[in-house]
Order: sequence, then C-alpha cells, then structure tokens
Amino acid sequence: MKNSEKVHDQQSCTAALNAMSDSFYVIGGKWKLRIIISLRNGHTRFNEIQRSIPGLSAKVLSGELKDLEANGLIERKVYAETPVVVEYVITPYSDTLEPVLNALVSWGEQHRNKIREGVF
Amino acid sequence: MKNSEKVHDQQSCTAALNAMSDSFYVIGGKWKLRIIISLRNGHTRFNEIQRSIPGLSAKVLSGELKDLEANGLIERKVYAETPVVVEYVITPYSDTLEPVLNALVSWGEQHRNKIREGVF
DNA sequence: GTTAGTGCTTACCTTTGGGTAACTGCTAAC
DNA sequence: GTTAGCAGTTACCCAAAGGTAAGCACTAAC
Repeated sequence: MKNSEKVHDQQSCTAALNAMSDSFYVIGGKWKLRIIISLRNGHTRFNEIQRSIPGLSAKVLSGELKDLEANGLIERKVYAETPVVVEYVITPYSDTLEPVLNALVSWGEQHRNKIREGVF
Repeated sequence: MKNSEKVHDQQSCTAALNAMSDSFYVIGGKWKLRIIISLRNGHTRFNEIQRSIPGLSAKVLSGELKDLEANGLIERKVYAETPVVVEYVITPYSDTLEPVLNALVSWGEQHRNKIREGVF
C-alpha cells in the first residue's frame, strides 16, 4: 500500500481507525506491555511475573494472561508433573510488536522532554 | 559489560516503560486519536467535531480537548467577535505522532488478518 | 501438624469513566 | 416570542475496571 500522498477517502480512513483500535485493544491498558516485557526479561511463572510487576494483582494478571494468549502473543505451557508447573512464554509472533514498542517509547521520551522543558 | 544487541539494565528498562506509559497517557483511550484525526480532516468547531465522531458526548469531548491542548497537540483559538467563535486546530507538533500512528495502524491491520485467518 | 509456596478463582467493595439530560448566556432566524 | 445554534458546564446515574481478601487443592519443608 503506497502512501506517497495522503489518501483520505472514507473507507481507508475508517479501516485505519479500526486497525488502531485493534492495536489498543490488544496491547493497551495498564499492564499488557509490562507483562510482555516481564516475560522477555526471562520470567515464566505466574507468581514470578506478579512479583516482578509491583501493583499487579493476581486477579488482573490472570485475566491479562488469558487475553495475551488469545491474541497469540504468549503461550501457556502446563507440565503435569507431581506438582503441576505452569509456564508462560512469549511467542515469536510477539516480536512483530517491536516497531510499535519502539515508536511508543521514542515518542514518549521526546514528549517527556518537551513537557519537562515547559514548552507547553 | 555492554550488550551490543539488547541493553537490559534496570535503568534503561524502567525509562522505556515510563516513556511508553506517557505515550499511552497522552494518546490512549477511546477518543483522543479519533479527535486528532477529525481535526486533520478539517473540522475545527466544537459541535462540528462532535458530530463527526458518533457516540462522543460533549462532556467527554470537552475533557479530551483540554488534555490534548495541555500536551501541545492542538490549539484552542478564541475569536472574541460578536458571537464568540472557538476554533480547535492541530499543531505542527502533532505531526510527530506520525510514526506512532503508522506503527499502530499497520500492526493492527496485520493482526486483524491473523485473527480473521483463525491462526489462534 | 502447622506454615509456606504455587496457580489460580471467587466474592465483595470501591473507584472511575462515561452516558444523559438539563441549563447557561449569547445570537440569529422565523 | 419561540425556536435553534454555538460552546460548553453541571448534576446525576450506571456499568465496567480494578483492588482486597479469602479460599482451594496440592506439595514440601520444619
């Protein structure tokens, strides 16, 4: 899809808006990206993840993990050993989020500087 | 002790997380990006903007416009003519959001396709 | 046998976000 | 003079999000 000039017809605009909403739905909210990053940092177990994110309750973590799994960003592995072990791991698919994360991080950084400088 | 691939020390990681939170705070939520896009499409007046975004109430629009103005993304111009006219316009600064918007839109699009294909 | 840990779920309560509708002060049109 | 539009603000209410705490089934340590 070429974007050499700005295409502004109704269809493409609505589609773009919906796509944006989808992104926000999947990775938005207080915790989703923090959880993904916790997993990237090597945490795999439920309580381990929870401890790595201050303020995150078990209830919320439980729900967020289900959402992330449903969207293919993480995988839940159950090892039916004597004490059942559950592991959460990021999938290769979650790497596709890189550009989004980078964009968010760099814009946030420069914006924070702008605000700190008292530009507004 | 440098890791040329990925730097994962505590400081840089926390900073990145905060930057991300800032981004979400500024452009997150149901309406902010939709409002920006409405302004980009040439709408300037309060009621005009509201009518262009179905489901958006005056109360919420009022609040969102204040937030966006506080973050320098839009400007509120008051013309003290006989009937007072108020105009909202996007600032050049809001163009810096381009990379973020593009990243969100393209990831959302490809993800929607993945889901529609029933990959998960 | 009591304590602690794991991986959650459930019930309960509070906070908030957002919707609805009314109302302001002003002007212009019918 | 009644209606309609502009640019909001305010009060009221509801539903959803999220925090707290307890509980469950199991195991391992003290």
